[in-house]
Amino acid sequence: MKHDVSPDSIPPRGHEAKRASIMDAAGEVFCRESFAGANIDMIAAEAGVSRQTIYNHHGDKEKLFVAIVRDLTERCNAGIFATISTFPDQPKDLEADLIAFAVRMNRNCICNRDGKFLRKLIQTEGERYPELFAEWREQGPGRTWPAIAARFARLAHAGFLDIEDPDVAARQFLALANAELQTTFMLGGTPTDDEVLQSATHGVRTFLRAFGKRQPAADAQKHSALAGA
Amino acid sequence: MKHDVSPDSIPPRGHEAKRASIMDAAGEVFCRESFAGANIDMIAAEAGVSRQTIYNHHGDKEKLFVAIVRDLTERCNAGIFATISTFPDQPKDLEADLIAFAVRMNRNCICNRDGKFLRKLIQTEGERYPELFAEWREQGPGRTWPAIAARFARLAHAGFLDIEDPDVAARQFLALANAELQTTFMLGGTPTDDEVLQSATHGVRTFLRAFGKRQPAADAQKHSALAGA
DNA sequence: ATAAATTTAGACACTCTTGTCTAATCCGTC
DNA sequence: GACGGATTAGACAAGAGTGTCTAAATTTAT
Repeated sequence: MKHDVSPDSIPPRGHEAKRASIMDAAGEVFCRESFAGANIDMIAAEAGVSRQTIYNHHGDKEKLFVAIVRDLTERCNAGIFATISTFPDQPKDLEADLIAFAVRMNRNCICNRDGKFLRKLIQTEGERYPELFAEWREQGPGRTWPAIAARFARLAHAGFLDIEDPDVAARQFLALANAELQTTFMLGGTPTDDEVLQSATHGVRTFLRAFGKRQPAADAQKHSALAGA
Repeated sequence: MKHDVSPDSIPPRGHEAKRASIMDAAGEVFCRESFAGANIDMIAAEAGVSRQTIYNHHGDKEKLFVAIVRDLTERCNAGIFATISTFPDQPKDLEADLIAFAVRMNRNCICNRDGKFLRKLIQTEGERYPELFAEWREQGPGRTWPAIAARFARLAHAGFLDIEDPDVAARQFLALANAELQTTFMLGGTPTDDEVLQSATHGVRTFLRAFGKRQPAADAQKHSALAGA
């Protein structure tokens, strides 16, 4: 606290490294074993840290769990909004651009470590922590769905799509993009890049059959006969 | 074993009642608390049975769990095949008939007690019992998806739909029908009848915009302007 | 009624886990 | 090289859960 630029309350650097390592390990273990099945020694071992250090940092098992979920929610939301910002507002090739967007969404937000962990924790412990997951619901789906819907509304307004209800279309877009990954998600697996691309391609083609303009600008008819594997 | 019609190995009637009551309670508790979080006393209390009786019937906690999952898998599969048999092969009103089918599928197989429990157990414990859930995968999705796809293929062949890949179309059909229920499912909730109907209606409309014949028989154009809430 | 089977409550040993405590040790800074 | 905060290993008490056992009570069929 002497002539250090950083004011106070900043412990040494190793401290933060431990904290991060605990968060990593705890996410992994809670996700794999569920809250009740996880034990602190397992987390400590996986984090390469002593049990006492975990108690020093987080107080008790439940507080640790809540911290993990908050952390994952924040990181996932950030990823989703970052990905939404890459939405093709002025598509060159509508089908290709939407497929690429769907793939980005899947790879960076839904199939990655954080997305997988958060999804599993919500599914497994959601009913036990109603207010924690109500928070997630507001911050997550409550903000991301409208943001995606707004992008589709803009695309429709610009004449690229024929959409009545952008909220419904947004939900259907992602449902279609993930249609072939459901079983893998159920069992906690991670789909391969190829599976993600397949599902997104089929999903976007169907989406455009439903919502694409019949004669949009110039090159919208060319896809109609592609049915390759 | 004297002049009883049923040969042997059939214990008194109360026995089966206890067994059913244990299965019910165990499903409920395992689903609510996860395998590690459930305890035998809880199940015994909820079943109105003594702890020892559970051990008499099932041996130990893990065997009980496996029995529950097998039982749920069987019952859910039966329900799904029963519902598939109501698929509209000769639709009078294609949109209405497909919506009704989607609603039946949801209410009788996905949102009901067994469907909800099985889904949660698979999500929560799937990774811990690979061979048990591999079994589910073969018996469940492995047999139901092709069955649904076959029905769509038939519908397409009869000229009602314009489908290239029936397997993809079948998956997309259910993905669309459930598109608006995902968040509720995530948190373990049960959607209301109205939510199910809404989601199915929007989903089927989009499905038909993508795969409906442009001029099928007589009355396919009439739906295009319906955008009710 | 009576005999066989089943269920029950309770006690029990055993194991595992949580959360605390202590004394030793590490590590970066002065 | 000494200081101070953080970390560590290990012991520890308290509590909870599993699976077993026993003797009594209850049910079911004869």
